[in-house]
Amino acid sequence: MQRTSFGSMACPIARSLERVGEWWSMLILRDALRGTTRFDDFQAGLGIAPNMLSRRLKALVAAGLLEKRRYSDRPPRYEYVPTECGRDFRPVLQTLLAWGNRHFAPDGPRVRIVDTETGETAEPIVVDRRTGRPLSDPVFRTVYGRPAGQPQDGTA
Amino acid sequence: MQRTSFGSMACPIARSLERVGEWWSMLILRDALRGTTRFDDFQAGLGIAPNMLSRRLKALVAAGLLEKRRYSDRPPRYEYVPTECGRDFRPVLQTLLAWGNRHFAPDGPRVRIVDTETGETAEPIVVDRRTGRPLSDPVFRTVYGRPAGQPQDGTA
DNA sequence: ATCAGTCACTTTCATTATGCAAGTAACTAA
DNA sequence: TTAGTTACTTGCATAATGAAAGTGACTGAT
Repeated sequence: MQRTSFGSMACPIARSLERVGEWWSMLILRDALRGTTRFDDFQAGLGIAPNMLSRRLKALVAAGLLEKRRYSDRPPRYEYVPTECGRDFRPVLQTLLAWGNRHFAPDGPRVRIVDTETGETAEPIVVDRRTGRPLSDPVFRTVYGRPAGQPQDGTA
Repeated sequence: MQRTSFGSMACPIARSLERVGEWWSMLILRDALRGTTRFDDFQAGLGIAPNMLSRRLKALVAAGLLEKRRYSDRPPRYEYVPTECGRDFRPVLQTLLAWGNRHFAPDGPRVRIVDTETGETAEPIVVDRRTGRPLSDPVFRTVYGRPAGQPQDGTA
């Protein structure tokens, strides 16, 4: 009666959720990517109980999203900084933010992504990097299995 | 000792997670957006216990992401189809898929988003719709508070 | 008419996870 | 000496998750 693990599923979405799918994890990551590094700052910013924060930070460190660094020896003090993997998570939070603003902010968004040069509010959409084509286009489909005739490793 | 609710937080990410942040919810949504509509098909595809599926479907319907429709009167049979809000969730799953492929698919991706016209594998990135600029650019920042001069409910 | 089969669930109950309150440890500064 | 800061851990109650089994409303074949 353990919680079902998504880690062994072939789907990359399931594997992602194995790392960040627990209650609080994404919000901790959100703050970490905003610049929060200290235990007490996470705690104050999130209103999370210290035991929960401790557990989640451990899990995020174990999953390779955060790195625990000692920034003081006497007294021993630690900080949590996003790894490259953790920083790569930003797009997920950006689309989640856009979705929340569109559907769950009846009085208009209270949080926005802004171009600090022009002051304009950005509207995040997902496109294909090469072609620039929006992935909302129905020509884009999710397919299962590797590209035919291409042995796994050195391939695209 | 209830689970902390994110629904009353101002952050749109938190509000989003209130709806889809539970174990299984996003995977159910993933299948629903792939075309799965029937209870037993969700169950078989996910390997989820029927009681959990029942709870999650109820929650997703209550959150406005799925619509429960009777497709047969005798016997009474139901199907679950994504609402507009549910369909708008696709970009989140696309970025989550891309992140999973980048970091948790050591032998290369087993699931890809493909342009069915060219057969090319898409590489999802998030850009600003108007300017086309990648939101990974550091000029984009998350800011709190509404745009100046637009009072909606008195809060600044 | 009986029986197997399908579909969409619900009920029961054990195991996990979550969360509040409180406590601990190692310091620094007054 | 006392208070304050930082970074946690422990204890324990409540809530969520999950496997197994059961229910209800049918259809279709013998």
